[in-house]
Amino acid sequence: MTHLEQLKGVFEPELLQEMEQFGIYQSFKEGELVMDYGKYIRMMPIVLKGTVKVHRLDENNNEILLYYLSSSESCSMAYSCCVEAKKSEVKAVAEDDVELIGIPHVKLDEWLCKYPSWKNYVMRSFNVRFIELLKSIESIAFHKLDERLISYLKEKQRLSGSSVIKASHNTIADELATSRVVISRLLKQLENSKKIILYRNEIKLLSGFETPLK
Amino acid sequence: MTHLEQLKGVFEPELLQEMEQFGIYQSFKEGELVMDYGKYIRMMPIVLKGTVKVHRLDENNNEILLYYLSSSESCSMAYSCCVEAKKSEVKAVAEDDVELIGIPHVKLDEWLCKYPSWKNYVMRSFNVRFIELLKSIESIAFHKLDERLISYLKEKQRLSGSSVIKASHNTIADELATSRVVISRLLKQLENSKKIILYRNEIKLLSGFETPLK
DNA sequence: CCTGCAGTGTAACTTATGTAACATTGGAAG
DNA sequence: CTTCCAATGTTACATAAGTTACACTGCAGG
Repeated sequence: MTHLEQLKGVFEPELLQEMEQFGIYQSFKEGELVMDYGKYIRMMPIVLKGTVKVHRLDENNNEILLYYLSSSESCSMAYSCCVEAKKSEVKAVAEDDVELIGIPHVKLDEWLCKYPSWKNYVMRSFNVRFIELLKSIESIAFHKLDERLISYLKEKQRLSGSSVIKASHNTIADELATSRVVISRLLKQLENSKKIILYRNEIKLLSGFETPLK
Repeated sequence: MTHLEQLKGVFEPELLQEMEQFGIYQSFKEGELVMDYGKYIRMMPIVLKGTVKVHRLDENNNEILLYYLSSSESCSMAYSCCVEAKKSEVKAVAEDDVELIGIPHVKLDEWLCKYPSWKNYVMRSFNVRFIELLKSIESIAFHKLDERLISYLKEKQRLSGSSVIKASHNTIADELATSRVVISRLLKQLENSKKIILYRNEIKLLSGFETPLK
């Protein structure tokens, strides 16, 4: 039960034991592909360590960031997919070194009736994912790029726990579905107004950029 | 079992009977509010007749269309919400005269284990909703307004089964989260290129606008 | 028949964002 | 130390979309 430490508070001991027994451990190095667009989904992942970045591609291979999965979170989209053995509608990449446990779809259903904590976990996951997607839609539809960029940086800060964001302008542009020049421009504006300092592959968030208490 | 005709193929007879027994029938006239933003969700609706329009509001009360629910579809977001008695993140309005049956949340869980057809239905709903939301994100993020407008009109055509769309420019603008002037401009362009004819509160789609086979 | 108003047409302008092109720089690889 | 390339800075321009303002037109209600 070494790997499942952080799930102890979430699930009852018998369920944890079954997870240990039937779950499939996987680790990914930073940048590795966790799930590719169009691949069949056979299990539902629960992230144990690290952060997974989930995005959506369009027909021209543009991609846009949907959300991040961090410790003890799971992608419930995978659940609803693998019940019907669907192909993935999204792409998932390891943001840093990631460990996860995959629950085979046979167990998904079995546990649903057997363990209330599992059912609650799954439903809560669904809910969280829906809300993330809604927030994403809201952000794209109602907010200008500069606001979206700021939210993006704050989210990175929250996830990494550091005020120094490691990312190239190009990466950021991809994740916000725009072009590099635009991001460079906006970042430079933020730097001019003393909100950030730009380095190569790094962005330092200054005070006035603290994460709101939320 | 008069109202549940269209669900006959979907669920087993015993489940239908329970639905008849425990479900709560509701009807709404065109334009009536089915679910408001911020209200508590106590049951999961299954649409029996008509179409329900689901949108999201932002802090300034701008709204954007998310998707439509038509016959025998249900809003699985409601499901994941009412398990935890959450407040609604969306607003739902009857697009025309609507009948629906609300399943109380106690039964939701009970049936999940009892009836495989129910579990499958619920999971498929989750999946369909996710994909709708993803399509929505894709549309907003990657497509220009003119393309989005065309998709919007086609979707209206598909749902109503008629090539005459009844809607004011203002309504369309709201649903696409833009302004009336912009929509009038784009519609006029479409009219000039012989794709549509504009009337007051009506838009007639001409040939060349036929719904693609999918 | 008037009146008012929602719905629509349209022009003129601002702004955000996309795009192309090119210069500069810092660091990794040899 | 060179060489090379990804990353960044910057300008100039094109275009989509938002904004304001105002005119016009049917239709509903008195």
